[in-house]
Amino acid sequence: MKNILKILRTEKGWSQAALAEKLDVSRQSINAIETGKYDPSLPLAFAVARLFGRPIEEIFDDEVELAHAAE
Amino acid sequence: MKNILKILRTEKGWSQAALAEKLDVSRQSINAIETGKYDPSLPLAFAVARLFGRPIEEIFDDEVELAHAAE
DNA sequence: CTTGTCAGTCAAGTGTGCTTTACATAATTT
DNA sequence: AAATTATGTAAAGCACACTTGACTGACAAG
Repeated sequence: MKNILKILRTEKGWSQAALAEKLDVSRQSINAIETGKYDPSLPLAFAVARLFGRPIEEIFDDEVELAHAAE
Repeated sequence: MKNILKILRTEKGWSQAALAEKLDVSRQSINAIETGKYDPSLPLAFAVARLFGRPIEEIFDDEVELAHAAE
């Protein structure tokens, strides 16, 4: 799942560590989410949305990857 | 996390099994989410929101339980 | 009374979200 | 050169999201 977390974070001038602290998770979790290693849990997605004042759907993008559908 | 999945589902006249099939998960997963045993993953929450045509925030409620804050 | 459907639950197993600790690299800064 | 800050990554472990299979009780319909 894609997301614009890195953009929102750097707009605020926050480091990954600073954002992690605000969200009460580890810095590695923020890094993993930004680099697409895994998706956040629903409660963490809510916390992110609340922090940035935007709906979840604006921050995370669930568009299905049409893997090899274009053949 | 609270949710109105059961309400939305029964409005449509669907059984848990029917909803599970539409969402491509097991019936037990739907039951566990409705009965509050655990929260769905973010991708599943997106699928639910898409299916019912509502934003995630309208279906799932992240309000913090103020456990013993009322003392 | 039997059959079927629905909702709830349990057990055991797999995969992943998140943790802590640790190391590496690059860009400052002193 | 040394120290600091930010990012990326890795391994080991715990908790939870989700699975299959099975069982129960409530309710309807034959």
